[in-house]
Amino acid sequence: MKTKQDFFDRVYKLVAKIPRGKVTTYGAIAEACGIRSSARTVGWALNGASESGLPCHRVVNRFGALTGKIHFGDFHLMEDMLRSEGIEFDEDGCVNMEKHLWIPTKLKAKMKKKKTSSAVRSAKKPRLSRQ
DNA sequence: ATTATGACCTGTG
DNA sequence: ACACAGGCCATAA
Repeated sequence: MKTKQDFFDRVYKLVAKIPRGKVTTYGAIAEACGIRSSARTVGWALNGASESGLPCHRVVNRFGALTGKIHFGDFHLMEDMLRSEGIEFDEDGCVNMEKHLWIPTKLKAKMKKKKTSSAVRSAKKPRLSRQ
């Protein structure tokens, strides 16, 4: 059956499959669940999952920024957890996506078709992390 | 039932 | 290359 709960469940399962020392993005999860446009809902799902023992700290936004750290109680908690797993941070405080970004296998096969101009969006990253 | 907000992303000017 | 606006789905008031 296709319900909201089903979507949440998929998100949880995907997040649970994120390898230690790796991170993924909301968009990747959303698209892996079949809807790339509802990346926001993924965040909502994680909001309820932050206390469910899921590695939600391994989920970051497209730029590697820890946008969800504010939901961890302490801002440095999420960062500490990631660092404990061997994840390196950029000078901007963002996760080193090139090294630690992990994409679900299903999505990998999908995105083989398209090639996004990540160069353009990468240029945007400094602007976001500019606080 | 409608409006507003959110741990976001993509596309166009 | 940067800035603005739209969209999409679920929850809260």
